[in-house]
Amino acid sequence: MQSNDYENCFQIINMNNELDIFVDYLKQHNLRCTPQRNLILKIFLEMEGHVTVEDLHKKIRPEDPTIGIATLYRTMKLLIDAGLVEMHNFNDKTTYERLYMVKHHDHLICQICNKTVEFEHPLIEKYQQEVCDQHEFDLKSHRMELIGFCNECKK
Amino acid sequence: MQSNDYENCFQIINMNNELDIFVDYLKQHNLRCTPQRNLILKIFLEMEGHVTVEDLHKKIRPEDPTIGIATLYRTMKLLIDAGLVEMHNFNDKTTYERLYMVKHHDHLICQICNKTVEFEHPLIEKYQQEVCDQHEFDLKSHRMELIGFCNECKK
DNA sequence: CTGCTTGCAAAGCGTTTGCATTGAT
DNA sequence: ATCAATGCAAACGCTTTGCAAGCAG
Repeated sequence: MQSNDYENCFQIINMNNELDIFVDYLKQHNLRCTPQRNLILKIFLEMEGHVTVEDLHKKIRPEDPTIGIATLYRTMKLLIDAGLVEMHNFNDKTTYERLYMVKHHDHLICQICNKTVEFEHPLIEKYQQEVCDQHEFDLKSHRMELIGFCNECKK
Repeated sequence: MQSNDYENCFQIINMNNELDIFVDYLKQHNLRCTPQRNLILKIFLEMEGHVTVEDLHKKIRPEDPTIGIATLYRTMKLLIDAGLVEMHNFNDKTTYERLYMVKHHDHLICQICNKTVEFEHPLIEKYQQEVCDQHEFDLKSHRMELIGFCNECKK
């Protein structure tokens, strides 16, 4: 089965989790594996949904109060480059979202309370590809946000 | 015919173009119709696609060098509230796009040259509505961006 | 050792705000 | 004569950068 081959491949080169991928990415680019970088990834993975640098900073402070904001920004950029994290600009603040081994999804966003619901719809994806083909675009990723009032706020 | 009624309605209350709508919006909200506001709208309508405040400022300077950035931001906000303009946050800079009497569309964005192509796909819109119904969301608007390499850059 | 990484502080940047003045109604 | 709107400059908040000191390899 194809999915088995895929899993085996990951096991052989020991790339079956985010930390391994990150360490590998760092090696490939002659970057250093530091305790700060590892801690940031560890804490980030413990958080869910859309994480701001501020959130991350608060959550990391107890474990290492010396980590500076700049390091957070720099490390999040590395995680994006490593393909592990996706950046969003829904509102004023940038948020980061876990990407690896997580199904791709889109977002429903409530205009009033900012609640976000994640969803996916295979047919929408199919038509997206169709549009790209028409325009000779190589589709790399997409972002879809449906904006409105959630069932609480529309009352 | 319904579309005729619609057009007549616009003609009667003199709301058949953006300036009329803006003037009306201002009146309804006890705001003042100033030469700056009119000029900003006029220049904005002469521009195409996604306009930044910086673009607007450059284009306006020859006609009125005294207009300040703050007034541009303040006026663009009014135009959004009046339903004439839509704001985007694709990249770092905010862009503004004409909304009124323009068909809704989504965007193909080239990751390399930042070129954007506009498109629309009725079936995608249909499935969006379906997703919202499932989640009991009142859909007000949406934003879809397909990100990849355009036919030039993928070479 | 080498030179990447860090934390700090300062700078950068787009955007917003306070305020005295101007101007539309 | 009002009171909103303007232009300016300063403030703002998030993000980036320069730098000397610190560390991974």
